[in-house]
Amino acid sequence: MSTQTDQAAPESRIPLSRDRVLRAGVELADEGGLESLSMRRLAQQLGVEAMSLYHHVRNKQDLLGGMLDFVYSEIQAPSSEGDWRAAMRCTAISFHDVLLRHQWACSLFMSPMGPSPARLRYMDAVLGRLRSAGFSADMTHHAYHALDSHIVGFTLWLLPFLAFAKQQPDYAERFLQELPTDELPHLTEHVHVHMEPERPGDVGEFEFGLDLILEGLERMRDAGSN
Amino acid sequence: MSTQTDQAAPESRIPLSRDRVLRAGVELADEGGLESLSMRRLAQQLGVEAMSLYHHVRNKQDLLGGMLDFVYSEIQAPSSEGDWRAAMRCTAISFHDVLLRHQWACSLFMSPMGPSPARLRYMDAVLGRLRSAGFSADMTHHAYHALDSHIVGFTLWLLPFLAFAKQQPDYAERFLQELPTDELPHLTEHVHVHMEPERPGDVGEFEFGLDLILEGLERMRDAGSN
DNA sequence: GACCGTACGCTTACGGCGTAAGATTGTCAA
DNA sequence: TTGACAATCTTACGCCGTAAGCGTACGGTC
Repeated sequence: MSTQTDQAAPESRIPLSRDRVLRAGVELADEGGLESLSMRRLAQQLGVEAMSLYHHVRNKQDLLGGMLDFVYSEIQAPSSEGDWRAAMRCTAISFHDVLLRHQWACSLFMSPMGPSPARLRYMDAVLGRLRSAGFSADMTHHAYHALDSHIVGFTLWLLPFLAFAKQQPDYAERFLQELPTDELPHLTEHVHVHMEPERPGDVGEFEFGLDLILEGLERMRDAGSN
Repeated sequence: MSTQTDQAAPESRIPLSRDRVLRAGVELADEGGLESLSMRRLAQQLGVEAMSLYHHVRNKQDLLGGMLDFVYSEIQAPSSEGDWRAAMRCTAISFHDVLLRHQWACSLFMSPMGPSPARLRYMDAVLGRLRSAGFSADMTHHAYHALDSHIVGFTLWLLPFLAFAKQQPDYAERFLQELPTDELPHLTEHVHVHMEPERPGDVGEFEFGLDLILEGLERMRDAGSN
């Protein structure tokens, strides 16, 4: 009869699923940041009402946890062959890139959440690669924390400036003009260094600290203190 | 007459002020975290209605910015005398301690805010100390980022675990029991290392990475590459 | 075909949030 | 006493997360 048997809203035929909800959440947060991710808006994105999401996600915390897991799963695991430093460097840069792609993820690190499978897998892979490179259990433990701290810390530092620069390209110049140059001479110099055009072959700031740590670790390993 | 000239609600005689608002905000966030800091609750704490706060604070973002500035002002500036590594070590540890005292501050690093005077002063002091230790402008710039990344990154990593451990002391044991040991052997080992009692003379995880960076920097400076 | 449990989506409602707009009050100079 | 002005309070709006309960469509059993 007039009841639609076939043609009623064909796109809404795709049933909701946890995976679809998480993906839509990631997409929404990528575009507008975490503050634009509300249950209502996410539901709207999916052509659904807010409360329907709760059939696939325990609550908002669970949603965010799932999204963070998704992010971790995008990190490239360290290659088990070749130079350990090259492998770790690659993974660290991949992690950094992932965080730049999903900037909201950084603010989720702080809130305690249930264990995320992808995160545990990432950790085990990194720890394993360090062990196979000849580090003791103790040194591996320290090395892991040093590396992860740098990745997360550096990215966290970078993000606000990216946000500023995005909405106002001459942000640095403006900042310099307002800066009391005589009171804060070294900061003034620092900003100038930041404004220099990239020199060819210059490793970025991120890689600098990364290599510093990697070299230090290798030296400690070779010194054999253990 | 019967109107109270002197004795009416003596504690509410203290007028509100930006400083009092910020301090109360810090106190509230220290106790209950950022999520317990609402304008209404903060006002209640001060014996006042929410909207009154807006005479001393532009909006909530401004309040948080002021609180963060307060936090930065607690960091011990590097001593300009003696070994530069000792000075920077001291400042880094002080920064770390401050962040442990005001754990909510870490989640504010991400959101772009107007420049905070105390933060600029902190940066200038650190940069100046590095310059006076003989680093070039370029190296100083890199050194600063390496150090700050470690401080912030490491603390950010630590905080969720402190939160877990606080509300459940045997958290690590429980976690180990649920861990699929055969699938994640290195992570299992890692957790075991974490559970070892502190050995005497063992520098903590934070200091390990810190010293790694400081030594690496000194070596680069002495190599004179520049 | 009749029946029914289950899964999924919808509706309504509650208390809390940040804050815009305007009314009220306390303080002090003239 | 009066008037100004700033500090505070009141009210209201549109968001938020989510508890509770309702309607419906489907898959398996007789």
